[in-house]
Amino acid sequence: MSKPSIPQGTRDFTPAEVRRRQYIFGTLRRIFELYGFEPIETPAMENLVTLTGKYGEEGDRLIFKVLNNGLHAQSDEVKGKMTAEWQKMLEKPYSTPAITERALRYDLTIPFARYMVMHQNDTALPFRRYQMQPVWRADRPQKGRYREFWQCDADVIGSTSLINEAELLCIYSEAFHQLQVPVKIKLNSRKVLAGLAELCGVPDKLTELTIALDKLDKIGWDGVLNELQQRNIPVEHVQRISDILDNTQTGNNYTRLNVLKDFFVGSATGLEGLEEISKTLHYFHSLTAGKDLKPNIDIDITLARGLNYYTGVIVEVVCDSDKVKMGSIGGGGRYDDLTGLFGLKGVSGVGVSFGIDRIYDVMEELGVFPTNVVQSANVLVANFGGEEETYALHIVQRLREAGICAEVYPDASKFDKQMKFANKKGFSFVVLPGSEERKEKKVSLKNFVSGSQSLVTIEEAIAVITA
RNA sequence: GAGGCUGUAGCUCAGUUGGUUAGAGCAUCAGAUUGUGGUUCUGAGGGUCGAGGGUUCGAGACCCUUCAGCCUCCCCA
Repeated sequence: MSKPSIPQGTRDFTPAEVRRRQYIFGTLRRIFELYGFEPIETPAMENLVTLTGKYGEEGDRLIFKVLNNGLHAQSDEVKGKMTAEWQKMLEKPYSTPAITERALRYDLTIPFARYMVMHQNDTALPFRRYQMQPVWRADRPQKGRYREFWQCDADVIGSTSLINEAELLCIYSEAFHQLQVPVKIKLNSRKVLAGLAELCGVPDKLTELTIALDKLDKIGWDGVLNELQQRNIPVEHVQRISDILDNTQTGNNYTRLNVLKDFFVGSATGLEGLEEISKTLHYFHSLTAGKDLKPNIDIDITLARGLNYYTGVIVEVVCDSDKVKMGSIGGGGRYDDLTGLFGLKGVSGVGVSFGIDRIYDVMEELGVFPTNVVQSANVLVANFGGEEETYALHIVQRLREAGICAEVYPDASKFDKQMKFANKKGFSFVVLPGSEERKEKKVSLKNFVSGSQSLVTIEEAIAVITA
């Protein structure tokens, strides 16, 4: 028999892993709720047309498509058409509802936009929603990259106020503070990037410029210039960016903003972007005044963000620790007209996403999971068979009524086997309801950490266990 | 889509310029120990050496093909 396996880039989770993941989910959920966000869920599958064209060319390629059912049951006439369509799919990137009508969710933002359009009449705006569900991408898996992974998104839709941006920054700060992950939150605006493109005389090359610029810390300035040349962007104007960067490496966010404003006098769009960043920071500091958060927020005009529906402030979170090498663990931004893609115009939204699988990996490497999150049943009731078995069932029920996590060993196996099981599973206590104990209506309670044992009533046992 | 590395027991891995019956640790099961776990000791089970082909008297090892996994680039959470 061949060994079983799971698809590339997917994972099983053991009980200990699920508990640690739930610790992250729980932390985020509490914060989202505290900030007034409400949960929604959407299907794992969307209609393919809902997703295509929303994530750029590369994104389209990475959408997991679902093959239609019943392809064999079509009439000959339909089959002839499908064969032609299939031939096209073999030749170039192409998809058709005749063969793949549905696809797995690629992120949580586009499905949310679709949700908003469909539920616009029964949703009060501004609407704050959070969503924690898996997404799928047909990417090549590698470190920190999976084909199935979970996102936790919080979005505010139906308000253009920058208070929303500031609150989302608060949520980031609060969440990573509670999870004990040191982070740097990079802040930028699509309008600043557009301004840069204007100043460099290539307003139509915004995407190419930003993608190259985004790699600055990886490939250096020379690498960026190289990249730009390959994309047919005249390098001489771009030198301007280098000057700006040189003058904004130091100082706090406010002094840097002032320097940037001087550089951007020629670009109304750029100045608008800087003003947004400035106001966002202002609101953020009002919201966090006196709080014990140490958010490391950094204006970074090289931050690009891949998703091309962003229009305003954009943000990205990276782990700020020498111990951990990991890409971004969260990101987000404002999208002025996302629902417009589905026919609902004039509704602006802003959102952030937590990449919880990467956050998990980072927390594992940092060793910041609380030890008590890995907790299973607390008490094992041994099984001596016969009359004692009935007594054991009575005992385990009494323990559960007292709110104690307890399980009874289901077979009257050899005693040492039951003890080894208890040891391996890490119970705190083992209750021994043997014949001697039953006669006295008592149990032997063994503390499995210390090894000590005493003969007590059930009430006494409950008191000791819950102490 | 491009490149690199690795596939040997359930897991982590040894395996000499190609040489007789492929090993270890961990894990599992049994016993030492039938109402007392962790430690220890003894024993057992477990392998088409990823798959297919080739070279050779002889291949786990060398060559080709293929599949899978990991990593890097691209891109992203």
